[in-house]
Amino acid sequence: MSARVRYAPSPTGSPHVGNLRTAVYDWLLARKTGGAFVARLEDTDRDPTRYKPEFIGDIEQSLDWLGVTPDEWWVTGGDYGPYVQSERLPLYQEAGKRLMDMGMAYRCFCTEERLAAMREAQQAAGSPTGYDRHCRQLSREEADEKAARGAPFTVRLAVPREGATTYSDAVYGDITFGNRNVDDQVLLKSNGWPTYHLGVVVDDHHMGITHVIRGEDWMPSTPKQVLIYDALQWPQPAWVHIPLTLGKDRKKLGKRHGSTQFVDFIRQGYLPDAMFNFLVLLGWSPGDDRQIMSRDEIVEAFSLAGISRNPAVFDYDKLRWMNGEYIRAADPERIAALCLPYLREAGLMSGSPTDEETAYVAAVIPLVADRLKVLSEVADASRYFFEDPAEADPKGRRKWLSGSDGAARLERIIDAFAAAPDPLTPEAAEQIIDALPAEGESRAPFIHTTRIAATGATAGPGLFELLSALGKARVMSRLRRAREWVAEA
RNA sequence: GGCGCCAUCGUCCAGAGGUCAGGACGGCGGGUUUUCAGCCCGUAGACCGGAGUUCGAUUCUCCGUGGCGCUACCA
Repeated sequence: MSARVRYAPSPTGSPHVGNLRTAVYDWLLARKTGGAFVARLEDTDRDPTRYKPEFIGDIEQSLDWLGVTPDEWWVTGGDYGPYVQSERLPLYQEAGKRLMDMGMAYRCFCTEERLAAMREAQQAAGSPTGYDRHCRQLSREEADEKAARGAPFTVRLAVPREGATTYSDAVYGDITFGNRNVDDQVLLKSNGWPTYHLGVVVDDHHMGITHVIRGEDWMPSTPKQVLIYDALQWPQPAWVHIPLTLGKDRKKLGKRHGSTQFVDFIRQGYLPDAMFNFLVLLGWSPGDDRQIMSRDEIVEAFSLAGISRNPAVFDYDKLRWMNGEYIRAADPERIAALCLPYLREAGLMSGSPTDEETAYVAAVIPLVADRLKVLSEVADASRYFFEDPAEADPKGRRKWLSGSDGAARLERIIDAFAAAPDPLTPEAAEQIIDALPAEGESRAPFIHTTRIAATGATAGPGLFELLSALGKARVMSRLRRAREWVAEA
């Protein structure tokens, strides 16, 4: 059976990693079943403190970047459009009217003040909060009359006072809520716009959605929607609630958890496939021990049955590890291209590089790429290729550049490299170093001394490749300058 | 407070009525390399508690406890 699934973001902020994980599951189910992945913008909350249309771009970019571009959405359209709720208003009005006609909804004329006072009293009394159904008493005639006089109203769902509502969840099994605990939810706001509860049902129905995949935080509101589906005699979709993504403090992931906005991860230099792989495994497993999986393998193995019920802590360390794995497995040229913006941003490379600069960068990046966990680290990892180091690592300097030993070693290195061929190949560099130690002596001290003199660092790529990439001229000037480090040691 | 969900190493995930409870990240130790990263090897580390069912429960049931979520004219 081919599924139609949807991702329904609200432009109230930049989407975070937890949001995108649901998009990943949506996309997977669509691909797995040969169905369609649709995205719909739920923009019915126009409160200026929350409505932030500028984030729509982030939503689009995140989906595209992750490689889960919807088959139908507001960007490219589709057969079930429009894919923006603010352009579908009549549909909700119509549904609201039908619900009222059959007695499943009613107008509520309560003021915000009354509602606030009611809530306050309930909280003070320690009793359950929720609408007290004050306006449900009104006859249709009374309500019509009030409305005709221009009294503002909302439309609320008339939840049965007795009984229970049960729905079947693909992940959590049968879930039952006593109707007495279900609030008479507002369906249409006083401005005539729908709330989420009405909008989502109406659109999912009209868009032929077969599976509602969303965070577990939506479970308590599901009975309201089930009631609407049943009242309208629309077939329910399959309910698929997935466990929440948590921060280190085990609380629902949100703004307070540092970098959780998806676009932040894009900026930091994660690879789309690594992110996809990581997100999938956060709450789903193929049933065996595989960790690194290609998209095809994941689609092949994916099933709703593999979704966990446990909330998952977002583990940055594991993400970083996985990203490193993907970097090392990737085509070096692709990695190099992806690294360029970071070098530019760090001012290590000009916007319009010369051929010489381009070649240099192409030689340098492969040397450091394997050591990266995220691409943005490339700037720090390769800085000394572009700028003469201002100082040397203190420990390394003490160990390899101090005293008469260090000074003598450095001089011998300088003399040896002065005679080096230009261009300096890795092989030539190695021969030069190998010729330095006396019989029975290790070449290690010469290697370490050369490294810190040439780079100021004690760690980095293989020395011979490094020297070759640096080029003879840079190597010589740095080795000579390192005499200062000896003097100060 | 009410309602709902969840409960296996620090974290993510596997697991079966009887297993030495497994893998990955991270930690620790060692090996390899000129350093770092990587790679290899090893190691520590978990079934929330109490009843019940059963010959046998970490696994099934109930209760407790704990955690999380929801409780808006936000989604």
